[in-house]
Amino acid sequence: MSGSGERLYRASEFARAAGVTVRALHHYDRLGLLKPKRRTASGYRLYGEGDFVRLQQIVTLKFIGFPLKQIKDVLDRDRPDLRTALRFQRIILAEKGRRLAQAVRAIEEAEVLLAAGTEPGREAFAKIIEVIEMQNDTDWTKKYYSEEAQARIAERQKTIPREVVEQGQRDWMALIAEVEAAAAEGVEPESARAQALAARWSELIRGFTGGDPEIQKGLNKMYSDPQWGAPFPKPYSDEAGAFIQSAMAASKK
Amino acid sequence: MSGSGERLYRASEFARAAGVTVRALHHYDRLGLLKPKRRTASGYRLYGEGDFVRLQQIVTLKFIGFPLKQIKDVLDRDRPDLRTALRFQRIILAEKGRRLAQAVRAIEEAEVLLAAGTEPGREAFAKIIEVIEMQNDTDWTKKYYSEEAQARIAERQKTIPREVVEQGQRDWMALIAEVEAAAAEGVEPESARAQALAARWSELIRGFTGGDPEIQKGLNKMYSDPQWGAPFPKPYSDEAGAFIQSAMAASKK
DNA sequence: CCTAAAGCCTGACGCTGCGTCAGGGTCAAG
DNA sequence: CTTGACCCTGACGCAGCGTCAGGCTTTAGG
Repeated sequence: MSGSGERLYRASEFARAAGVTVRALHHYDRLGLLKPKRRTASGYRLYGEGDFVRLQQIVTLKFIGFPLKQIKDVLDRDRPDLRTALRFQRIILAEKGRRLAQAVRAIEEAEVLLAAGTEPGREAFAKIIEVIEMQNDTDWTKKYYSEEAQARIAERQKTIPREVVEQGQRDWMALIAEVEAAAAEGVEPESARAQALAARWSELIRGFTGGDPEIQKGLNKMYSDPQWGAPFPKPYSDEAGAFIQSAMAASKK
Repeated sequence: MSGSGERLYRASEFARAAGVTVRALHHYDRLGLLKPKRRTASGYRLYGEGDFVRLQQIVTLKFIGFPLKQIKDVLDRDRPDLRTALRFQRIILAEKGRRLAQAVRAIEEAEVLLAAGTEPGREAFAKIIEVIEMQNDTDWTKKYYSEEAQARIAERQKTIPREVVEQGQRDWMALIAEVEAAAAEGVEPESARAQALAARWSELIRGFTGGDPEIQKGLNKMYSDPQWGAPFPKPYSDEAGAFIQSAMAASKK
């Protein structure tokens, strides 16, 4: 008997089988994202079946748009956090998609204009661009916040140290996860558990607004606007949103 | 009288007004994409109204996804080529959008699976990814080409020197532009002009397939499949496609 | 007029995910 | 023993700026 049993693949075989390049394998290796099972005495990389599975996962997550660093995290550390990560990613992609669609529409607009005026004169060109520019103008914040409040928000963002922001995001992620769970389980909005969640929720919001009432007002406007979702993507499901809203409403009564 | 008249802006003013950063201005300056109208004796950049217009154009084209290099070209050299460039860009963006939508659907699939099995066990995780993988599997070429033909195509692509490929693309762009024009003008497919275009068209196709009949067959299958557009984005409008098809049909009679 | 705070300048490195040489071992076949 | 065909490790390149660093200039205030 040979003792080992499992078949090993060399770099190029392995790469072809998985649909990536050898260079990519090197790259993943150096990043510690995917290290070959063995190496020959002369340094040749030898990959096994397990490596293949992992590479598939990497490719898949990459397809979904995860950066390699995060793929490494998800695969190595907090696999259970996959759920949150997925939702997060989906929302980001959806947002990208919206902008992309906008760009396409803008181009179409421009094409129509160009088709109308047969030749794109130097001035016509400028006008076309202006038109695109108008529709592009993403002035959504203006819809919700007064100029002042906007300035304050921007300023506030600058004064917050980066680490705090990141910690805050992690807090949000954690809380959202719990809220999602509660919503899914059908917890009563009046229950103590829901009330606790609502309290933490508004606590975090206060943390974000810094207690500025103007900003609070803007946020509330956004929340009550049925057009929700346009300004910035919400990192939680509709169900969770509805749940936390009714919970907070219940707390006011 | 002061003599000059036009108001000049300093870097930060100008940047804020246009919604870009000062660093971006530096960048554009070094690329020769946008040079300030004047400089003070001490080297400060001073931008004028004209610069503002140009910057708007740059920002707009960037929004549409043009790389800076191409923006420079379009703005400096072949503005009339804007039409072609726009269509090209729209198609690329649309393709991106499709892939993005695919990714989002994949994520949703995965989320459903995760919701079903409450906890993402280490094996469940793998399965989820597999599912995503399956739907991702973009095996469109297999739909149209036999294995052999695929191999030949791949091989052929390797044997073609880069410059030839680029020249070929330029040929295509030029021809497509003419076809678009002819289609828009309502040129008769039987006319000499249409026939000339059809001849050049099939000439280019032969150049691509290298005369390999198997590949030709695959192409034809693709052309006749109503699902057109899935394999790779076509860089011309439906009208142009219809036009060239009827022209080629007319030539066979 | 003097000074401190703001602004501006020019490098130059960093980030993402590899592509693409360059220079040099290794391995199986003839 | 000699080819090729593969493999390895650097190291630079690309796109579009972000982000210091180090050092002038301009400006508002006293």
